[in-house]
Amino acid sequence: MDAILEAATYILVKDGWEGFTTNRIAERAGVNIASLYQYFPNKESIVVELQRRHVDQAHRDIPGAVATLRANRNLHDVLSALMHASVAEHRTAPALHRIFAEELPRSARHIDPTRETRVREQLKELVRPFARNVPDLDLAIFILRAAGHAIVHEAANERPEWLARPDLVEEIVLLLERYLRRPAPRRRRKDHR
Amino acid sequence: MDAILEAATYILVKDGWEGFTTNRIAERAGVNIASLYQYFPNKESIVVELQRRHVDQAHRDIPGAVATLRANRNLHDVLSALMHASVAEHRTAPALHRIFAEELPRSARHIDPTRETRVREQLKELVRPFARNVPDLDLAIFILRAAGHAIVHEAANERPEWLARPDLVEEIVLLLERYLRRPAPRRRRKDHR
Amino acid sequence: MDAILEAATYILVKDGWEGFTTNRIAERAGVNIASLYQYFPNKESIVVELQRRHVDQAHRDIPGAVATLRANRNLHDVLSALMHASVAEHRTAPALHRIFAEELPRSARHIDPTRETRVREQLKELVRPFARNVPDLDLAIFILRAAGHAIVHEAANERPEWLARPDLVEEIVLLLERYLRRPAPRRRRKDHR
Amino acid sequence: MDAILEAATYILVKDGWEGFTTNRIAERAGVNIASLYQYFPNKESIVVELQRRHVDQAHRDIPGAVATLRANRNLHDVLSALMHASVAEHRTAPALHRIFAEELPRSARHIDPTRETRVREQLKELVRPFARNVPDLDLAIFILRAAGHAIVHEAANERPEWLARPDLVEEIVLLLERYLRRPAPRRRRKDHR
DNA sequence: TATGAATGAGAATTCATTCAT
DNA sequence: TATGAATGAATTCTCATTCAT
Repeated sequence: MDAILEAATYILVKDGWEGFTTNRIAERAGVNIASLYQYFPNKESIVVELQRRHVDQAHRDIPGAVATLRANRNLHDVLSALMHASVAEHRTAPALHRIFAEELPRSARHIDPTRETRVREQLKELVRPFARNVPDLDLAIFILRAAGHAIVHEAANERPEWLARPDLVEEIVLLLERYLRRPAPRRRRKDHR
Repeated sequence: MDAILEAATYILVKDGWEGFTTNRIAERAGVNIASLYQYFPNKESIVVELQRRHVDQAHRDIPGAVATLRANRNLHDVLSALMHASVAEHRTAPALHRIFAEELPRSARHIDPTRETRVREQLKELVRPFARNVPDLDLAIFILRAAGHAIVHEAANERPEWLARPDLVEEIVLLLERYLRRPAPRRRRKDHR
Repeated sequence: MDAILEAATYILVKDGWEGFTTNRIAERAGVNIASLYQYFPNKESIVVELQRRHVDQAHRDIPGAVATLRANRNLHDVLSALMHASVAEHRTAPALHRIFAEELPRSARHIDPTRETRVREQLKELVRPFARNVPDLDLAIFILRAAGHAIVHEAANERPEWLARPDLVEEIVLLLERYLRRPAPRRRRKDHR
Repeated sequence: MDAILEAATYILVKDGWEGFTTNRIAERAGVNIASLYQYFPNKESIVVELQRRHVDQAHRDIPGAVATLRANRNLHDVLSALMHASVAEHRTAPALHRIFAEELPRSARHIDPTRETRVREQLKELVRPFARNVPDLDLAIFILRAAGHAIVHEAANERPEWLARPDLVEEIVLLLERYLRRPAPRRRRKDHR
């Protein structure tokens, strides 16, 4: 069973979704195709299990992070912790991560769809106390989340080596912090200050 | 030929890449499969043509925007114009856009890969004069681009109706503007300077 | 029409029977596929006509040769003339000749099947007066014909440059002449003579 | 697997290369087309295996023959042994033999191409001691081989019953023997010397 | 006479899945 | 539990040929 999942991972990373066939997985795993179907009812279930395990591992240290965050009274540290966790997540198994995020057809993605919503809620509560002059907090959280995630994700795909730069997180945090802590829009003389 | 492309679009949007087979396209278009192959040498060429047309249309008003930008001496307006163009692009044919951006396997994407680099260069030149206290402009542009694009893209996918909100662009611009125009870094105690 | 046959020849020589499709012939000839079918009822008829013309041309100088032969009272000259004619035939359009002789599936060969018999008959009459101690003239003619043809044919395919060697024909003639003019098998002391 | 090869043989002999399709082979063999592809990676491999088996069987008794030949100091017996082997080879599976020799397009032939050269070399060494007044031994061997082979081959195709005649081989041997053991060339008048 | 457009039939090959043992 | 063998249904693509204009 582990052999099968290992083989499946190998094939998925090497040949992408197109090359991901049950026969090849079985062959690579060194088991008969029929055995594969004794452990997994169908092809989909394999990829589901793969994703479940990947997410499990990638999010391993999130609970701890969240706990610390709740106690924290400092926006900079909150954002910094979040982005560090995101970077860590993307460094876990970058190739696999990319596959799950970009290569799989919609129909094969089985990452808990409510998770996104829950994350957003948590984020909102975490950040709310620090938001200053933010007219629509939901919109801001959406922006925060999209930007924060995309920057790390794109870096992981296009400039993997940047994930090791300490200033990457610093810059993202700066971006988000100044966004949440904006000055009051007194007059319309633009960015005056 | 237009019938074929139309059918291809329909299938791609409705069933995704997995359902995108030449037989179904021909069937939907009401032509014989052999006729399809008289107009397109293979399946790939259909998707290539689809992407070509989509990009042509989505980028229709970019040249004008760029022209205006070059004349502009105001960061807020530059960013605002860019983000408006991006929103417009995502409103062109959102379903198709999502397919091309997320659903197609790498092997089926035929959008000019040098484009990204060129865009980034242009962006850098556009923005350079306004950057203040930015230690690494390349990193900043990368962040700018990733964030700006992802926010609009995710909004298009998850909250399509938000694309019509005027404050969406305003918020993004605020995010980016404050990022580029940051205050001088305070002296750190340690460094003391 | 000539354009079609020319194109057909080109394709046949370049890509063999496998590549010989009506669509490609029409394309190469620069005419519409429907036009092709106005001159030829089907694919077979094209290849038939090609063979007819090829044979016509390759055998052009045979009648003359035969005439001379009939008057000739000399085996060496008879055989020599025949083999020279054969070599000439194989030099006419060697590539095409090979196609017709080896590449075409049986079903596509349309060279007069009675010809072989007629040739053999003629040969028999030509050679009969000179045969010495030949127990079965029919068998001998069969052997003569098969050997004579095969040597030239194989040379044309494997050692085309040999067709120009004057000693090629000389050797073949020697082979055949000594075969037809054999000593009486008096005792079994072999080739004694 | 044997069922498949048997069916393949049947189709090849009955319908020639044109009718040789994987679908028909599978149908005739009474197996699903996918099963066929479990045993053979592609169509070519079937025909390759067929040829391999045919050659294996047809050449079964050659090694023995060669051994005897090496010990032999007698041209008549050498040639006789060779031609008997050739006749035996052509009687193995005449229909299949003809297909492989004449019907298959060049692209589908997979008989060791160096074999011909090796055979010619062996032949040369075998025959050299007996050649008398042969000016160019390579040419003579070429002629020997082409003639010997063609006569048997043509007989197999056109007069299969002749393969059983004992005088067929006798005649061929006579042809070749007298060719190799020729009298010294008479002085030509011209050259006079 | 020429052609643009169409098509029925079929080719090779693949894949997820099943079943008897 | 493991496996050898099988298969229905597709998939991409090709070809000879036709027909309305």
